[in-house]
Amino acid sequence: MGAFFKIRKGIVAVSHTLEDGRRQITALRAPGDCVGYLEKDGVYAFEGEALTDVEACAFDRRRFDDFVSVQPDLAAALVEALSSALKQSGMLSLVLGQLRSTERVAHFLAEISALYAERHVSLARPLTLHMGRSEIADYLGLTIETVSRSIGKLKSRGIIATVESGEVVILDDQRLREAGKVSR
Amino acid sequence: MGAFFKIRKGIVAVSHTLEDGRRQITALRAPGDCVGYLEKDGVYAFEGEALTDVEACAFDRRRFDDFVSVQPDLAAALVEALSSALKQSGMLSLVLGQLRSTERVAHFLAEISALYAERHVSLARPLTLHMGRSEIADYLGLTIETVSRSIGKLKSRGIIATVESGEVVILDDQRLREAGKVSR
DNA sequence: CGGGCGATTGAAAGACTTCAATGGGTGTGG
DNA sequence: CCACACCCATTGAAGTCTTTCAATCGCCCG
Repeated sequence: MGAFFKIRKGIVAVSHTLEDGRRQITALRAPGDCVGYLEKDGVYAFEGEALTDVEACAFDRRRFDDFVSVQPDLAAALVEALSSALKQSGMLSLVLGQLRSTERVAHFLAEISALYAERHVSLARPLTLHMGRSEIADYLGLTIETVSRSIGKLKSRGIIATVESGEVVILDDQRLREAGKVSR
Repeated sequence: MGAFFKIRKGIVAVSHTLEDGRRQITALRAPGDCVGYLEKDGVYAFEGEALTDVEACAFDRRRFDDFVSVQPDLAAALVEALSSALKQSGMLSLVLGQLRSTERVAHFLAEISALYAERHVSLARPLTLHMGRSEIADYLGLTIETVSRSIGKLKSRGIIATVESGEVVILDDQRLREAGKVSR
């Protein structure tokens, strides 16, 4: 309570669950990102789930805030991190509100591929998602069946392939990003 | 360019549009909020549209950042504003990803009612939305027809009513929030 | 080899969208 | 002052997409 974490290794899914059990993963956090920063009266606004083994630094919220106030650089970094998270969150809204199922899955694969490459989670292909169909579904606002069928469509279009271990191989990054409506 | 705005009066819709014309409104901003803060290389990450007449203060981005670095209080306020926006954005993802059409519309009405009351936009009822069906649709990831039908359902359930001018009367706030899955 | 879990696939149902037509309100011009 | 055009919202019907329900497959583990 009153603590937040900076991830050093691993992937964390930030989510929110309704009383009836429906869950939305609102963000994926990778090494360098912070989780648990948004709270109110000691109650976290969202839940966090480790998708892989995670190594993180824990900070005491109060002390950190005090420290920030005398460290302008740190404050700037915090603003930068929050701005970036806000941009990503807006993009997720765009995906959830406007894209069709296969577009969402394509977007997701392109996004996670870029994220992992950027944060050195695993530069190897095939790409290990670290998420089951259930997590992907909860992230994209779809059911596991629809996610499965969308992956099938991308495979049949020759854009991706899967290996027996469940990992994904991106065969055509260009077309994957097009299919996922990824701007640039 | 390089400027951002703090809203003094009016409502602004922050949005993002795909090449094929699909648009998602990712946030609604009211007096006290800032818009145009998220940019990259002088290019704004999102678009802004005034839903009403708007009065705002413009800040030069560079000078503001410099000023922030010597004003810890201002930095803290900025962090607070961004945190709040991030929470709201996560909630929108939840709405878009998990709620059905009528739930989304109910959520929207409850949210906008609370927002306007809180920011003194208009304390009067009936509630003036300041948004046409088209904007509501783009905010909720629905079509104008579905929005219209959902409003009809809420009316037939006796939760809301509309007056000829198009304004909305919330007859049962309790049930509206339940229908919109609004936590508290 | 049997059980269990996650992923895939099929078929039917449901929700939302699309296309089309109608109605109400406003503003302009005759 | 009324007719008409226009815009927005509503309503109906058909179509598309996604979900739901069910069954199957493959893999790992005991």
